[in-house]
Amino acid sequence: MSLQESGEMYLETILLLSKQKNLVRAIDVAEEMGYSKPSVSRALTRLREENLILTTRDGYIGFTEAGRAIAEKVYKKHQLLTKFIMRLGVDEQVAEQDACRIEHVISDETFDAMVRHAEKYPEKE
Amino acid sequence: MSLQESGEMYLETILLLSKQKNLVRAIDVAEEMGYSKPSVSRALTRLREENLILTTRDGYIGFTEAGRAIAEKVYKKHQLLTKFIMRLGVDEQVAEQDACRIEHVISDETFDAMVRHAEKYPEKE
DNA sequence: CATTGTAGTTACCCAAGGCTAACTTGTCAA
DNA sequence: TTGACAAGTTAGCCTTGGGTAACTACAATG
Repeated sequence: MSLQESGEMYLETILLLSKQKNLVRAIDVAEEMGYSKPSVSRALTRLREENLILTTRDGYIGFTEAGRAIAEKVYKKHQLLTKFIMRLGVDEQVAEQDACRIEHVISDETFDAMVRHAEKYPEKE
Repeated sequence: MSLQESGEMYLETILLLSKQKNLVRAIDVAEEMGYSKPSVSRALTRLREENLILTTRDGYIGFTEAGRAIAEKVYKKHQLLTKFIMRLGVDEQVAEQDACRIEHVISDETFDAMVRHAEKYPEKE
């Protein structure tokens, strides 16, 4: 069973929050994503069942190795896509939004090709 | 109620088939997309309710103006995205697949920026 | 020690969008 | 004229992924 877009978004959000807060709970995820607690609770249960996250008895969320790998890959896609789109002359906010949707559907091949392109034509600062 | 990815795919497929066959029926759509007849039937009902397509008594599918506009926009996105991705060095088949997913989530702003980019740096043939 | 607030879960609802089974309808050929 | 196939629809199932209401559990405060 391959991970859905929704699952990727949860993992990415957890990673994002863990960069800011160190300890991440379900409620933080709910606030960040604007979802209800039960929705987040169920989503986390699914991620736990797929061995992508762990939760401690006192409610803190951690990644498994597989989960962290996915979260970091999606996060990288997000960052590169945002930069890539902005370099086309698109406003940062719109670029972010598009990146956030494209990151879940782009293939590794295309993403890698974008990475190579970015290396070949580095940003003039 | 804004159109979902699924609805866009149906419209795009109908447009594609109408370029090949002149007269398009539900069964053609089902075969092209690999979906069952009932799934297609219901999807077409929804598109009819949203005034995006028309169907004649004898089962032929036609666009309304609004439906045609959407179909053509998605189709254009598909074509440009495919070329764009191929120019990054990606294989045609993979580029097609990615284009087909990205076309439904990319904003008009980013798409327009890609169009401008393509005009500025035309293909060396 | 009781109350209040916070976090999480359980139970249930809903829409979207696939599916199969089974029905209707119409055409065509034996 | 009947039988068979082809196209479409109806009914009902499943999963995903949102939602609310209401419960539990725990901690902190008056």
